[in-house]
Amino acid sequence: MSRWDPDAQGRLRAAAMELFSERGYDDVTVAEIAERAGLKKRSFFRHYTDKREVLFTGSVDFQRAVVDEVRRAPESARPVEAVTTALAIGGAALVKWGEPVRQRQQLIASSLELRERELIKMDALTTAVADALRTRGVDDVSATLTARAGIAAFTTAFDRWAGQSEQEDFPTLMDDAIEQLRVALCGCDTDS
Amino acid sequence: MSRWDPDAQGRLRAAAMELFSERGYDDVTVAEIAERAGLKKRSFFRHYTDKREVLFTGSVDFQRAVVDEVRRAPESARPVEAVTTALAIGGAALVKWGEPVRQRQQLIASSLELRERELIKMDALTTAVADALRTRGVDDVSATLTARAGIAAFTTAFDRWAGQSEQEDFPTLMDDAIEQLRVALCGCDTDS
DNA sequence: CACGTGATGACACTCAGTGTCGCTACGCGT
DNA sequence: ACGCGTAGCGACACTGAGTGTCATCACGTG
Repeated sequence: MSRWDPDAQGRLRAAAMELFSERGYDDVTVAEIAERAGLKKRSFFRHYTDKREVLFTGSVDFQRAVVDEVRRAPESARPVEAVTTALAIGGAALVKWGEPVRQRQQLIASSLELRERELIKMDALTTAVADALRTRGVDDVSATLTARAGIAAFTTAFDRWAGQSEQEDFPTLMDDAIEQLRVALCGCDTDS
Repeated sequence: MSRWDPDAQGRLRAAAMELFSERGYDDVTVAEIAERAGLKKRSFFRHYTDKREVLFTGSVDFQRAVVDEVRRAPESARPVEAVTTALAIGGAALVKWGEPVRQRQQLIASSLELRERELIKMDALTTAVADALRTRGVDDVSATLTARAGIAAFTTAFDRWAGQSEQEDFPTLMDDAIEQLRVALCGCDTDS
């Protein structure tokens, strides 16, 4: 196609995953990642704003998909239902990638720096979901709290999925989490 | 007392708050903070592991206080009540410091780096609270979810407090948040 | 008075991240 | 076929965070 090998971003991402898995996140330099991808350190930063970001390429699409799903929810749906199903759908799509996603999650768990980045991505997602709820007419505080509750259930479900080898259905894990959250908060599992 | 001026940590913290407020977090170097505190850059890192940490000195004590309060809760208390009151008490103590805490919160909100650090501190608090619940015999997933719900309410209440000038009672804000969370999740405000 | 100790300074170093300039195939128009 | 703009990259120099190591020097203790 062009005079350079194609898909520099993808090569950098693959090289980073390999090296991080081999020697751990902290013991790998950006120069090494770039070299394995056939590039120089300076070019790494032309494709990714920093060293952590190479592991979070999909986060923008994921957030957009979830937010779209919240908007797509029928007007009759209660806010918490809209958020829950949106996250269940998004999570199910994520989980389809299988083992690589588990590896990535394990890698993130091994590094404080990466966990910080993961947390701020989830925070951005929370804010975006809350905004989508406000668009649906939900009041400010309620939107924030519903989004936070949904993300809490999502994270719990996702951690459970990543932590076990058996392929369990993600929406089921998500429903379990929401139900347990209802029981813990209200002492009842009454739904609409 | 000693041959050096006392309370180097406190001087560094004060210097950092001053400089960050004057010019913003990103435009201040560690060397400048150290210099204003009458020290050198190398000594800054003997008191704080990194540049962000200088703004999070109290987080260890805060976490310990909240966890202690969860343990102190009567056996009759439901997990969510134990967590809620523990966070309400801890938050009320925080809020007593008044304007400096608001300034610090505003500073954190202005920097992605600082927000990342704040989020991982809250995550550590969440984990610690969940562990305290497990000690009380709460099962694994339920402990995690209850802790996450409590922290969600706490953060919402704290943000509301920090965002307005009128001194509103923190436990009241916390109760409001929990109630709205119950309504959003269960569609009812039924309590035990 | 000698001796250990603890907080600091001095120095050199690694690595993440940025600014800037120059290079060179590629596409495009004439 | 020729000139031209441009996108992607290398080279180079630089700042700033964070670390390892050694020297220093007042203090307390015996």
